[in-house]
Amino acid sequence: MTDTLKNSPKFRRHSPDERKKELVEATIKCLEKKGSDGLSVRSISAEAGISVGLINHHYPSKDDLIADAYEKLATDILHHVLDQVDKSGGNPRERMSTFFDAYFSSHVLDQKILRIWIVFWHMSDKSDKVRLSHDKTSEGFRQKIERMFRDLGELPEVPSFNYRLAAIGLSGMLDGLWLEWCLNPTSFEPEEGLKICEAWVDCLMSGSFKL
Amino acid sequence: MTDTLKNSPKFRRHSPDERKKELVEATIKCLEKKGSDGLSVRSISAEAGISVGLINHHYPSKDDLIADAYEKLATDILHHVLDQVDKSGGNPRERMSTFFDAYFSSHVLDQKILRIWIVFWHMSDKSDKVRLSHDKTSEGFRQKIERMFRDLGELPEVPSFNYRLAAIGLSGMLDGLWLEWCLNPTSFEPEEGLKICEAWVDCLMSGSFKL
DNA sequence: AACATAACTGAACGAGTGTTCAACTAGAAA
DNA sequence: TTTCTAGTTGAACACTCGTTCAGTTATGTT
Repeated sequence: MTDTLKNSPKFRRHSPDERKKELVEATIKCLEKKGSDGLSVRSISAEAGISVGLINHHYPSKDDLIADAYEKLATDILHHVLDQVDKSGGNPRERMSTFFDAYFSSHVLDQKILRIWIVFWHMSDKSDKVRLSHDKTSEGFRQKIERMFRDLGELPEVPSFNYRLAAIGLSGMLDGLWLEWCLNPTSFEPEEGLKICEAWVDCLMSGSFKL
Repeated sequence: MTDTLKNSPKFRRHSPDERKKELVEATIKCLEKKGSDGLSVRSISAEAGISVGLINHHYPSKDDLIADAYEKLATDILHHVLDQVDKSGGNPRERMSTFFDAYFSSHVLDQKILRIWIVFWHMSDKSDKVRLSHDKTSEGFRQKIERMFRDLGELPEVPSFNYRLAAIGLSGMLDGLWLEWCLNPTSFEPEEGLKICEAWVDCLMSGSFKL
């Protein structure tokens, strides 16, 4: 009896770093399930298998936890796409296609992610930490695209163009297509979005896109 | 004394249609001010100058009121842009530029509107009424763009192209640029976004955009 | 084995939420 | 003028929310 009690402790202690990581993961799980409606300290703690009070033990406020969750998810998705490009061989044009394939895959084109992003957009309106994190991530995204465009433009057969504007336009179009597809997946097929992007890049390379 | 009381009624009675209109306007005002955080029945009723209970007298639930507010705001903005195109003269290409000017004006490119839209996107995840309203509005927007592209493509000097895909691409880019600018207005100038769109249309007209 | 300490618990708190409904009353109809 | 109806009120209700904190306990150190 005494032994039984001794062998089944009521909880396990983790280091703050471990716990924070678990809490961030639980937060993302809750967001995936129900968006902002399911995002209470009670549902997060239930998901993580800990008590409500522990959240405020590791985070000054719930918002700080969400900010951490955003940071992780945003960089995860960004790196997932960019890694596929980095590890793919081929010439700059082929690498651009790899990039599109990664972006228009179900890993990014996912209504669950929009549900999460809506919460983050709302947060970035009132949390400096989240806004800073967003600015950093989206800037990194655009600079990667600009880098790919520059690689393209430096090919001997391709005339140079305004890489910055091209990157702004493409990242805008990708974001917009992603958003519209998530809001209404019947409005167009992912392959159609991909086709539009490919055509645009071809157009830029032909020199007829006067930026 | 009796007269004074008689001459200052405690409230004025309005027709349901009038009240609903006032409530919708109060809802939009609240959303502009603080986004979803300021959107309680109490703040809406205070803004409209009526009691809390009246909202549920005219609407089955708060969500139905918000759905009405979305319907109004979405169609208002859509028509504001399209009206400027409709009443503008000029050839199809010039009308497209008018369209861009209207879209990249401060009337649409406004962080207050994003704050409102975030609430609506969140709602369309759980309210069929809002989702239907969104689908209708965004479909109308895209069809208007498709119409403009068709007008362009039917010009004698312009080769025809896939109008549907072009409309999907352009509306995606417009939405994406709008979103990114609202999230971080320092990332690019509205004029730059406009320039990108203009260049794209020119590209389509030149026939080098292979859709 | 006893101690120290920091992770951890969960009841309690106060503020805020949407909705309900009995009572009130403005204003048209009789 | 009186009656009637339906627009209007606001207190009350039954939640959910994030945060607090006194008390508990697992675990490494002495």
